[in-house]
Amino acid sequence: MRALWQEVEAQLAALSEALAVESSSAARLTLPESLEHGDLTINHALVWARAAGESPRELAECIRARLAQSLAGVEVSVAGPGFVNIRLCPEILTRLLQEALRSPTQWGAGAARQGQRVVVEYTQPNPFKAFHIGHLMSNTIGEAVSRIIEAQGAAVVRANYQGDVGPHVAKALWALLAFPEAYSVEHAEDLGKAYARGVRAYEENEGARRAIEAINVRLYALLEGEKPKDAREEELLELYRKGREASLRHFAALYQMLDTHFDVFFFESEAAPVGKRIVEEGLRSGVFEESEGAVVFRGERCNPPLHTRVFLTRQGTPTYEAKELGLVRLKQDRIGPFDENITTVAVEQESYGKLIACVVGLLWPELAGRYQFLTHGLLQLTTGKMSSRTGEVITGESLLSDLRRRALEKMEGRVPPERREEVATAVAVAAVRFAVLRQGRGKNIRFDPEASLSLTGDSGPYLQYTHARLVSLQERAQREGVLSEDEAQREVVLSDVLSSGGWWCALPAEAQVVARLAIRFPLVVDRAHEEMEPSILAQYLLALAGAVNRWYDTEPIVRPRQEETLPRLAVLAAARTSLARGLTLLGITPLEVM
RNA sequence: GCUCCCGUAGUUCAAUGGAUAGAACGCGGGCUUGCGGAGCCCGUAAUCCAGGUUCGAAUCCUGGCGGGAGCACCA
Repeated sequence: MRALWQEVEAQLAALSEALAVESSSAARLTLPESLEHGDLTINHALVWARAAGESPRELAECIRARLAQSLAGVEVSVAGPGFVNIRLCPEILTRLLQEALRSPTQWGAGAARQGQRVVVEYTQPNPFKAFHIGHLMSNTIGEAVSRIIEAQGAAVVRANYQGDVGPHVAKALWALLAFPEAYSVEHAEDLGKAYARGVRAYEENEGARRAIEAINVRLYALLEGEKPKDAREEELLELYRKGREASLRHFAALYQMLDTHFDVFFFESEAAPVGKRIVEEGLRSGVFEESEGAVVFRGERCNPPLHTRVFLTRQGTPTYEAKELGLVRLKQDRIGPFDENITTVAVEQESYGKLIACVVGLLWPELAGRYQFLTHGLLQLTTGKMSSRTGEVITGESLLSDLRRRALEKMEGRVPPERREEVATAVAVAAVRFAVLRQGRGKNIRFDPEASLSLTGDSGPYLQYTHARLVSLQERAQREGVLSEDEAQREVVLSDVLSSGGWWCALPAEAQVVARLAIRFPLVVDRAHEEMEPSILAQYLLALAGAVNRWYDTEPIVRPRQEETLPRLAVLAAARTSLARGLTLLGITPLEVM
């Protein structure tokens, strides 16, 4: 499909030269939403008409004639005000379906990033705070983006950066010290509560505020290797270590559930001293300057101008900004040279990200333009913004366990008992991930806890269910002896059937739609990558699944006669491959039973 | 106050300047001798307002109105 796409583009480029019209980004080769408009569509005649001094229809006819002559296996027609539509003929559809059947694990893989090394940083939960649904969202987007980039041939280094030092930690530690009987430092849940209590005390109580600030400053010093001054400081350090461990254990369990993993972990505690040094050096070289006792970066030096931000506080502690610079160096040291860095952040940190990217470009010219921040929308509850500061959070864990419970209820009698837990987890994760990925990346998500628990409609579980149905059909065909049990042989048989000719016309219209959508997959993968937009893939999968289910409910797919069944199974296998690969790229497990 | 983002069926979301604005949830009606009803079919219902650019605007521009975010020692 990519080859055809490139061929059409080359023809259009040649044509634009022949007609002496400027190439314009408005003139586009696209996948039409409705298959009535063909498999590929071209709007160039409409865009070029004015410059070429011809009517759109005439120009379209000219494009049609050229493409019809140079492309094999397609029908080209002019439609509407001047669109040129390309419709694939059975022989070319056959070839494309065979491609999907022959290398299902490579189906859709591209080469846009061949040989590149890309760092993707995402999730970023903070020890001593809850892993809330915002982290679930970051993980979902980061994991999908990582997989989409990998599918273009890059080696992706997954990075996670966690805030294990700073005022939030001091607040939690203060509460743990002040109310030792109320919280267990071994339990992640208690740590989140201790943090919320510390926040309240910090705001309401002058003494607590000073105590928390003191803890913060001392903790930085202790973590940089200073010896504890007394027994109280030893206790502080001990509590810190235990709490940090407990949080990280808790996060690791969640990652396993989410089918996500990280190649490198970075911590603010290690980035802080490095960042502080970088800022101090930068102060001498004139990148930073002093202002009101703090060390700041003047945002007006960036293009476009940005807000000035503090990098070192009056007390000399590094802010998040300084730590981020330390992180850049740690990445270079530990990961080695990379072609690009993509850090996912919520939109509320967009201007922060721009400032960091600007400073990084000044400090490390070789990274200019290659250290990027990818923003995603904010997760908002119907009642307003969610905040772990006030304790108003839905934790990732509680949401997933609620979803798991619902999934288990629906599985009665279908899934072997020993697989239910595993399947329920995959369904719960799919529900969350798809809810995030189906909409545009930059847009805020209105999170309705009640609705989010639903497993029906345009959802991850719906796609998994569709996939499971297809697998089940294939198994049935095997049980009835229509299809071989052996995977390799199966692929050869199905592929051969397509070569026999005449199979296409015997298919019902519903199956033809499925086939046409299935072979689009590689182009959809490309576009999702170019725009860093997983939702393009998500929307495509919904359309494909809809077509599959419509076919499924229209006529029997597995039939008594082998010569009727095999072509149907070939289309089905291609659809299943597209669905499975697409789900995998989104970080969702394609299930065989559910 | 300044900067940025967003206003599409009752609700949550799609739509690459292009063809009849597409789904899902909800609501109403239907689908048994069929491969998994977490499904399918039919119906219901929308581009915030006013100008402008364009052969063509939900999309671009200007001005309103409404919502959200950011703007110095938090992360």
